[in-house]
Amino acid sequence: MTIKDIARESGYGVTTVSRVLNNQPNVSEEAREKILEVVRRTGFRLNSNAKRLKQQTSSGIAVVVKGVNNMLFPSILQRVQSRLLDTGWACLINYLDESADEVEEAARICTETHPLGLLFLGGGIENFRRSFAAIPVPCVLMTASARGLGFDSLSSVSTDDTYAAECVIEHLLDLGHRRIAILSGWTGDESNPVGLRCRGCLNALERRGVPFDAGRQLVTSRFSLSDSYEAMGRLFDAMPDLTAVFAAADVMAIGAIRAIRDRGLRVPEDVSVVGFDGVELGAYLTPKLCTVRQDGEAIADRSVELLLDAIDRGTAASHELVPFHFTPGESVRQL
Amino acid sequence: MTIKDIARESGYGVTTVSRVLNNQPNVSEEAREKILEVVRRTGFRLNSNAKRLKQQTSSGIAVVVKGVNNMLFPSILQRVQSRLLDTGWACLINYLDESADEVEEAARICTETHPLGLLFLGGGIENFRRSFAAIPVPCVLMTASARGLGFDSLSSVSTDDTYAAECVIEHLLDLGHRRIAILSGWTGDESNPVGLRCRGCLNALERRGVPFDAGRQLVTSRFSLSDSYEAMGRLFDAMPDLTAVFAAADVMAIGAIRAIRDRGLRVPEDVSVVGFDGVELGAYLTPKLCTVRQDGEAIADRSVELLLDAIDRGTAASHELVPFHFTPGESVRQL
DNA sequence: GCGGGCAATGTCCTTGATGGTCATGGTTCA
DNA sequence: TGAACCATGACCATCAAGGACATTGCCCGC
Repeated sequence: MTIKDIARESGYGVTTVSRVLNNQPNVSEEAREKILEVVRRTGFRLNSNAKRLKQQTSSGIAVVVKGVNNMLFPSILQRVQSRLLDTGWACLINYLDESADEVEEAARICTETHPLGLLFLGGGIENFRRSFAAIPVPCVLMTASARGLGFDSLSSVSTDDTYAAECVIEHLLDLGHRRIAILSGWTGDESNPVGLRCRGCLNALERRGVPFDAGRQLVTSRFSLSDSYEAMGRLFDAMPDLTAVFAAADVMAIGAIRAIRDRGLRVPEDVSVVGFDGVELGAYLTPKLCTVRQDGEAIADRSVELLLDAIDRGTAASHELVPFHFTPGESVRQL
Repeated sequence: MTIKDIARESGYGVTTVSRVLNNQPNVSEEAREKILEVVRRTGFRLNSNAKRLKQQTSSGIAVVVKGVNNMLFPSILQRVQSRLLDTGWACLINYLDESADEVEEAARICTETHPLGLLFLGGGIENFRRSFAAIPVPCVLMTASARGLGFDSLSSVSTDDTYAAECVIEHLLDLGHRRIAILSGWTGDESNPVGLRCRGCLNALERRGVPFDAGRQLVTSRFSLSDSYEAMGRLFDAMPDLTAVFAAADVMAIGAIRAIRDRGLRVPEDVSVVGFDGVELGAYLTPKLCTVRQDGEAIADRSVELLLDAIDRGTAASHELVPFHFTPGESVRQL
């Protein structure tokens, strides 16, 4: 079933059929209707491969997601998808595990599909640098900043992680906490948002002159309930008298709260907990989670806009911050 | 940059380059290496549109996900993705909101990309019937049964929702509960897993001779925290003396628990709550959630296997159930 | 009545890769 | 020595669509 069959069936030439199917002018109403009737009757669709070959375009946008456990991601993905649907482009989502070596393979497949642009969600620049840098299309890093990293086709849209974390720590200090532990993702790379959050914490502590022993008070964990549960245990071992914990993600905060309770302690009476991300779930927990709400929708929207601008008009890469919202919650108390 | 450029650059003919890039025999090691060197140096990739046009193949598997809030989905998606990566096919995920009219548009785009097969996640048959039935490729419905619905290219892999719900209600009855409320998704369609869960509840109650007034004791809610919070409120209004709630999804159970607490009641002392899905999160909540654990990994694995079998070997559609696991938890108490 | 203008439509070529056919020159084996 | 085989390339058709350009026919004004 090709456009020729439709042409023969309707009694017109392929050009006219092509014009009708692409909503181009210079087709009589009569021809348009007759052709559309045949198309409807046969359920015909243009062959996308041929179409794209001829038009030298490609299959759409690819989204690379790293980390299944981040509870902020589903809503961001849905929003991205929704925005991209309006463009009529396909959206190739690659949903990879945080730890997976699948990135290479995903990059290979991604390359073969010739996407028009790439969106990265999860992790910092390392995804990009690792395998996708060779794909010469505009990219946007979501929820992480790529400022000053020297990739000129890479934009980013993120929360001001450093400043937000500073606010959190200031808040804890204002409430009288001094023995604060940090449950962070990996901190080595400050292009990683979690690294930045960690940086923000240290900044605030230093500014206020509160001593901090990274060896005891800082533990790294992956984005998972079980990992952060373990990590919280290690924090307790190293620092049994802590009064507050900053978790670099809500999912970590939830894991930490379970660990605190399993040691027979209460939140927030014995230990205060602050998360980061502001997932809807936090407000449904008991106690309601004190957290920093990232505006996932705004991040999704701006990322798609930046990407489309870069694709359509070759706009240069830029790095944007979207406002965050500190959400006080019952999981923190005054000392 | 086309295959011709590579041929010119490497000093061989187009045919040989094509053979090398497609791992075909009858190429000398010398030619292979020389050509691969040029390919690496230039970063050349075959034009996938031209290739697929010629070979009349398509772009991969499309996954249609309906419902962002189901906490079981991310891990299933990741697993599906991981399995499909092994095949080397792309995986086009369409992440749609539960309520969205985006389905039509997604179906249109999906049709244009000529997928080799379709996976559906979320909702029952209605997704499929609505827009995708016209796409003549093998399909698998995940986490919902399509048995006996008369679509012969549609397989399904799911939990025995009816039976699992019966077990839950039996459990509640055994503990002495009699005034049990049901917080369900929409119940009209018994091809919808949530409809089946509801059916199972009613079966068990009827079998044990416990009276049930659907008008008062059954409330429908969408898969969201806020909706189930509201719905739980309505249940209380209609039946203030309920002692147990069966929520048709963990996310609903969490919304319900918040509603219960906001009325000044305790879980499980005043109201017992059972969920469904068995998301990892449940075990980190306080109280730990009593639920039915669906084996998302098994569902993902079998679904992909069924789909690939159908694509590769034309295997007929089948409908499989994967074992579930009833997880007692602290959110239920003996009366 | 004739040429200009224009809308509707068709012809032919191009897109990048693949595969088949055939020819060539070289090597190996019986 | 001849047959079989291999590596290779030139050439062409093919895939399904789109675009440049040509053609047709009609209307209008002078």
